This record gives sequence, structure tokens and C-alpha cells, in this order.
Amino acid sequence: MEKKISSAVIHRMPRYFRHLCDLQDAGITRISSGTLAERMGLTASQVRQDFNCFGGFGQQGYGYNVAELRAAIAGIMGIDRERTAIIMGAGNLGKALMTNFNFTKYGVRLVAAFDSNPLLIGTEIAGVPIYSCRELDRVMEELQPEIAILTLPKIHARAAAQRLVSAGIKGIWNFTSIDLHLDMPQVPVENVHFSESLMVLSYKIQ
Amino acid sequence: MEKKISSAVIHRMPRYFRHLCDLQDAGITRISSGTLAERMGLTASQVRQDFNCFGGFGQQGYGYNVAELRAAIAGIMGIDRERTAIIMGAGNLGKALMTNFNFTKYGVRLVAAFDSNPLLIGTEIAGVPIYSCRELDRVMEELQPEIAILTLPKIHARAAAQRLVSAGIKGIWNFTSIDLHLDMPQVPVENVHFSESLMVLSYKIQ
DNA sequence: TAGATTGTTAATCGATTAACAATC
DNA sequence: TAGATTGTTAATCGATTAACAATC
Repeated sequence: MEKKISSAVIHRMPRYFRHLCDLQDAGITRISSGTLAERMGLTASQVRQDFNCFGGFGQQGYGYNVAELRAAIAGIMGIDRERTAIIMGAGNLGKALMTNFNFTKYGVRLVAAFDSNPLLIGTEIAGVPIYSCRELDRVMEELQPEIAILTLPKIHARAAAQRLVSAGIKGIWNFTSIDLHLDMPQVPVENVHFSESLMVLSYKIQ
Repeated sequence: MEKKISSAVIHRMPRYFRHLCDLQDAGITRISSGTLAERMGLTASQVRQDFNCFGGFGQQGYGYNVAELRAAIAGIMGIDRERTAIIMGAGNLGKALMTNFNFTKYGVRLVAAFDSNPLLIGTEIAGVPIYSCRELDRVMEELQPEIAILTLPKIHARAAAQRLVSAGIKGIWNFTSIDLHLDMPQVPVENVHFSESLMVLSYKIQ
């Protein structure tokens, strides 16, 4: 009987993952719920409850093995198996992602980018070939990507999302400021809305 | 007696704001909690509770005036008054923000960027002058910016944040993957951690 | 063994939802 | 006025925290 994992827990997992990576880089091999909690600004109870949603990764009297726990979280989040992705829009933001973001660390392999700028089409950015948007269906058919990254102008976002879903995309990483999840409840969407974050900062400053 | 506004409410405000902007652009002048809730995938109760944290913006039998409510939220979040900001790191991501992001809409005016690349220093991107990192203290003294945007390499982020705080920065918009808020609890930090969002998407796809 | 720390149950706290009187 | 919809209180639900027996 699978118990449903709450959204709050899922959203904490990436932070655990990051801290465990840092600990591992620092050569630390074991950690207790209390120490990890303190480091992250949580309670020890919460840390143990969170991990126990997925099973017992710790050992009484010892704590958690950093490498094992890190690997377990990678497995839970599904970043330990490779997924292919395409990027819609090779403007500044798309280029920034292609150039700087460590996709490999999260199990993602960028296989194509799409743009409408004729100067870009046929070139490569960080090893990723850039196609015309007209070639979308053909290239998708060929490469069967699972994830689409939306870094195109807001006005084109909804139509692009619909096309991608029709062509069988499995998930959308949305950098445009529109809400997509309501149109297409069948396909997971994760939003990176810069403005929401900036507004919260603005509130906190007051 | 000011009642504390919960973090959950604050984090919903930007979404309300965005939807109200869209409604206003569509020429819609009034909306009920029920209609807004449906549009956003919330409950009418929650919408009314959220707004009532800040006072009564609605009218019985009528609903909410879109323009008024939008302006009220802008005031609550503090984006109706101008704040100056500097951007640390004029690489792809910094450039993407300077070029594409509508800072003005959120009350932010970019006054300077800092980078270590000699080819960029002395130039401008989207009207924002680029200075050497060595000039940080002098320029900060002169311009007194309130917000710093961190779009520089992870390894330099912590040191930069400490320098900025010493120089009197009021808030940090952090695009690097490190956690800063623990070092400096006195200065608000908002994080845009791309990887957390991608990991959640990866989980949802499974 | 004794000490430490987990896994897990119970208690508390807070957030969401429901209900409805107030009122435009 | 009658209908609609808010503001607000009460009920429910879920998430966090505390406590402690189990056990390494």
C-alpha cells in the first residue's frame, strides 16, 4: 500500500540532495539527522520523517551514510537514469542554460534546441544542434525526447506546449511566465517564474 | 496588533498578481473569488482568506475590482516603489536577465553590473554599465543599491554575498546553487535554484 | 555493555476548507 | 427587494514537532 508522498516532502528532497553532495565533496561519510537538520535550518524530526517516507536509510546509533543517502535520493527523484531533453528558444536564457547548467548531474541529456532565428539555425551551442521550429515534429519523431524546456517568448509558449504534448513530450520545464499546468493536467509542468521570486524578495525587504 | 502573514500566503501573492495583470490586459474589470479560484486551481475560500490577511478588498455581492486588487497586491509586495539593483556576474545568465527580464514591472531599476572579464568591463548591456569587481565598494558607496542579483560562479558567491552585506545591501536575489540565508539571517535572500525545479520535474515524470 | 541515534507513534500546530451571517 | 458574494468564524485536514521504544 503506497502512501502518497506530500508535495512539501518532494520539494525538500532537492535541498537534501544538494547538501549531501556538498558533504560528500567535503569528504564527510556519515551524518546524523540532528547535524543535517542544523546545517539546513530544519528539525531532526523532520529530517527523519522525510527520509522515512521512502524507507529506512539510516542506522540506529550511527546516523546516515552520506553516499548511500545521496544515491537513494537520486533514485527517488529519478535523476539516476538518463532522460533526453530539447530546448525551445535559444535566446539568452536558453543559451545560458545550455552553456552553464550541469544537466548531466540531473540525468538529463540535451539533444536539440529550436529557434526561429535564421542566424542560429544549423549552428551549435555547447554541442547542442539548433533546428528551425518547423523541424520540431520531424526531430521529435526521430529523437523521442522526454523533457521540453521552454525558454521562448511568452506569446509562443502556450502553442509550443500544446504542440509538444501532442508530439508525446513527458514533462515541461517552463521558464516563461505563463501558467501551463491548467491546460494540460496530464503532463507534469515545473515552473521557474523569476518574477515570483523577485516579488517575494521585494516583500521581505520592507 | 499585526498578525503574522504566513509564508504560504506570501508565496501565492505573485501568482495572484500575475493573473490579475492578465485579467486587466484582457479588459476584465471585476472578478469573484470563485471565478479567480477556478482560473488558478484554488478554492474560493482560500482566495478570500488570502486577501483578507491584508484587509477587505472586495465588496459583497460584487466581487473584487481587478485594477484595485492588482494595485493593492503591488503595494503589499512593495513593487510599487522603485528600488535600485546591481547584478554580480554578466555572463550568459546575467546577460539574459538584463536583456529580457522586465525589472521595471517589479519596481526594480538596474544601475550597474559587475564582472571580472576585461572584455566586458567598461561596456554596457541593455543600458546597464559593467564595472570591474574591484570597483564594487566605490560604486556601491556612490549608488547605494538595495538589491544584489547573484549570477556569478558558485565558488565566488559566498564571498561576494558577504562583501555586499558589509557594504549595506538590503536583499539578495540568488541564482547560484548555494544556500546563503544561513550565513546572514539579517539580510533577506531569495533563491532561484534551477536544479531543484528540474529534480521535482524528474520526480513527477516517473 | 553504554551511548547514540534511528524509526515511528502521538501531540501539536498551522493551513485549508466549509459554512453562513452580513451586506452590497 | 432578491441575488450574489464577501468577510469571518468554525471544522477539518495535513504537516511539523515531540517523545520514546527499538536497536545498532
